[in-house]
Amino acid sequence: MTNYLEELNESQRDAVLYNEGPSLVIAGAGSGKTRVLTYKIAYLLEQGYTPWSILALTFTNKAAREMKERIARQVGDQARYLWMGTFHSIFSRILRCEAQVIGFSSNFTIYDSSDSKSLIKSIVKEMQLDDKTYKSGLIQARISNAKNHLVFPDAYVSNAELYQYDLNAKVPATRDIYRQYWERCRQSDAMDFDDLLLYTYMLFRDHPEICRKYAEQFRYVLVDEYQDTNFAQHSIVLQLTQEHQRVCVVGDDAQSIYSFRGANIDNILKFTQLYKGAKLFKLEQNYRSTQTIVCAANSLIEKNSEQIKKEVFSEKAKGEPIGVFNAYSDVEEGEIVANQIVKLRSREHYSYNDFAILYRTNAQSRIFEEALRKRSLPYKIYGGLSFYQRKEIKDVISYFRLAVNPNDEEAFKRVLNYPARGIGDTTLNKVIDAAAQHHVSLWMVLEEPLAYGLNINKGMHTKLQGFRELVKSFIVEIPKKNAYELGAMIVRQSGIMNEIYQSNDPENLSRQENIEELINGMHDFCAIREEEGNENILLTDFLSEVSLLTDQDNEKEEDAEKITLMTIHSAKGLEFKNVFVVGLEENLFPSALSLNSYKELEEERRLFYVAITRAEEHCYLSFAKSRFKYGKMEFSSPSRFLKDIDVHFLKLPQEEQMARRIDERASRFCREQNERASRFLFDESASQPSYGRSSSNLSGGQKSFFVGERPKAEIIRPSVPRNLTKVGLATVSKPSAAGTLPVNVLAGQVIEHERFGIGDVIKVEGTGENSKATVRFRNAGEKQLLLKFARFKVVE
DNA sequence: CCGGTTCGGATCAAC
DNA sequence: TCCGAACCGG
Repeated sequence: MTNYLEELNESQRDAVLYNEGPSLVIAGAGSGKTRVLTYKIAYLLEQGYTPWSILALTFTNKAAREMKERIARQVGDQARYLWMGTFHSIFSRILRCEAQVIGFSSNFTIYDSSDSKSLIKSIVKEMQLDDKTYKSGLIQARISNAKNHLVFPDAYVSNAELYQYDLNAKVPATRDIYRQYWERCRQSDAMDFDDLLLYTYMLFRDHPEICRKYAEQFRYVLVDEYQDTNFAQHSIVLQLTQEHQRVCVVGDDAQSIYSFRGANIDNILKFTQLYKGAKLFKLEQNYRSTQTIVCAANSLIEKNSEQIKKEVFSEKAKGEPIGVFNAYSDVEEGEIVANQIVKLRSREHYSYNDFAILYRTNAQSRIFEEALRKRSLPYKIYGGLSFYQRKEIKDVISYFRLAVNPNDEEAFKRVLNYPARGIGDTTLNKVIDAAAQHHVSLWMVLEEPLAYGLNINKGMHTKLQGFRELVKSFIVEIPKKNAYELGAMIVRQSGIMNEIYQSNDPENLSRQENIEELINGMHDFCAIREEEGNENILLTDFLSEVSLLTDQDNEKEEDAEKITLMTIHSAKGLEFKNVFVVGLEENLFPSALSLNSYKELEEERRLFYVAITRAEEHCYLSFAKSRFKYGKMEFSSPSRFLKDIDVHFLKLPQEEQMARRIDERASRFCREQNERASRFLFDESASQPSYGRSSSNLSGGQKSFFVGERPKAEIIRPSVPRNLTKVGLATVSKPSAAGTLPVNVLAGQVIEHERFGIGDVIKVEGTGENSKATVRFRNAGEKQLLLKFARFKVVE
């Protein structure tokens, strides 16, 4: 074991070295949680664990990727073989292997939430229910919540309590919709996000031999952000580890901010009861923030009732108090923040990268954009409409999906008449009816319209046949072409390319760019994998990867300095020297929707805690007295959370300060009264059915706030793995390493790789076509490169 | 069946 | 402000 243990403090070291049984690491904000996890994995590898016997689960792809890179720096290329990824991606991998056992094919589609929403919508329509009462978002939330609690359709139907709840909510048919939705997904060979968990659980539950197989393979299981696991995730971890008990979970109950998608804080609170003899480690030293920031955050989170006791402290400088800005309007709030950035930057020579503006909702970003643009300050926005949610991308991907799995109902509906080929709603509805009647997929009806009694005329038959042949012509190419080649072919032959390249109005232009970016991304996707020695990267492989990517997953390294704008949720796990938390107003933060239960309000407070603890040196809070909402000016009052922070750590505006001092005692009294009252009124969110923590995701699907043209600003979006080389749609050639001749490279040389950067060549094996180099990259760890594909140049 | 326009409704975070 | 469902004329 090496020197890196010396880089850890005592409690971190204890947590890394203890591997004899289950352990829970409570890691305060900025306390080196990732460091502990990476070192622990490195340590396990040194102790003789093989990489594929270690399972590490995270919440974002980004977290997994970063951790993998850090581990690779410690232990080299073997990091590549770790089972490290999000719950969803790891489980989808397992499910694709074992799909047959549970009645799916290994090419099953993953429905994103807009797919599920749309399916629910059509089911509601088919059942002739009123879609004003049965709102798709609401039903989706109910179903999702059930799945997160491992409630299968049968159990839902027979659960009196759930039925009563739905009855009270005037949606008694929810259980029928759930059942129907379940069947339709199966018919379509599709799983939604929640299914990836639910079916994994079911697989392990119903097939103990399979469960045992994985439990034995994963000799050690680690879970990051354990406070954000839901019951399903928690149960699967238990399935895998209850035999051998080699499990380590890491988290911070104070940073649990995802109960709206089923996260259950009890999982972490009760861990030590569930795993008898589990060791508890607490990481309490914050290495990120000034003492003032840490103390302010502590004083805030103290106001929450449920938490594991811990004392986070910092030994860094005391730092400046947290600045509070009081603006008259949302526009002025933007001005103030922008001015403060300019001021700070000139005073202390920060880079633009050192600034982040964090808000509760994406919609708030606009005002700040304008203020920053006015001063020519560079910025980047995370979030908004993700790349894969864009219409043109969803269209193209739907064709991909249909080729890989023609039973995919949502993909089918989406492209049956896009580009327009004269098959309208009337016909589609006939197909849907026939399919429902015979319990088959839409595609099966399309294959044998007569057998399923499809009542359409001759002309329509021909049109349907045309579509059928089109899709089939893609299907036959799947094994013959790689993902990139087939992707480019589909874009052209489906007619999408014609449609979009017809005119060059700005809207089409951006669509063209997006589609080209997708295709370029596919090119790189293939190239990278081929470089690493894999052959035949099929469309299937591409699809299974991209369906789980999100806005957070951009691989692109920023070269230019930019101010970061993002929601607090996306900021989790990040840190910045200077943080502005904006929009601290009642009904915005805390959100109006969180005010009906005590638990939700506490979650909002934890969210605020997360926001503040992102800051290393300076933290500012701001609010506006008026703000445009839905096109109307609305007045707002300062957030109650401002009063939760001990006034000693704040620098209030002058007049506020006076007022605050005077009535501090009075307000504390009021606050206590209010809290007592709200605890009483909303205790335990009594209206929820037994399994239900308040999930209240009434909206469900993603809404875009950023549609249309955005001036200049760079929107960070999920990478279709970024383009290294521009490959136009017109030039479809085999990416055989862009035709470069095998480069002669020798051990000891230094190379510069397009993606991995500078690295030392350690050894070269094989000859000609198959020669392979092992390279230790300075930033990307050790990699094996197949020279016939690798793109790099020799530096010295 | 198609494409354009109008109207009304939602209104949060995201794997 | 935004988006999508509903409506209507070709």
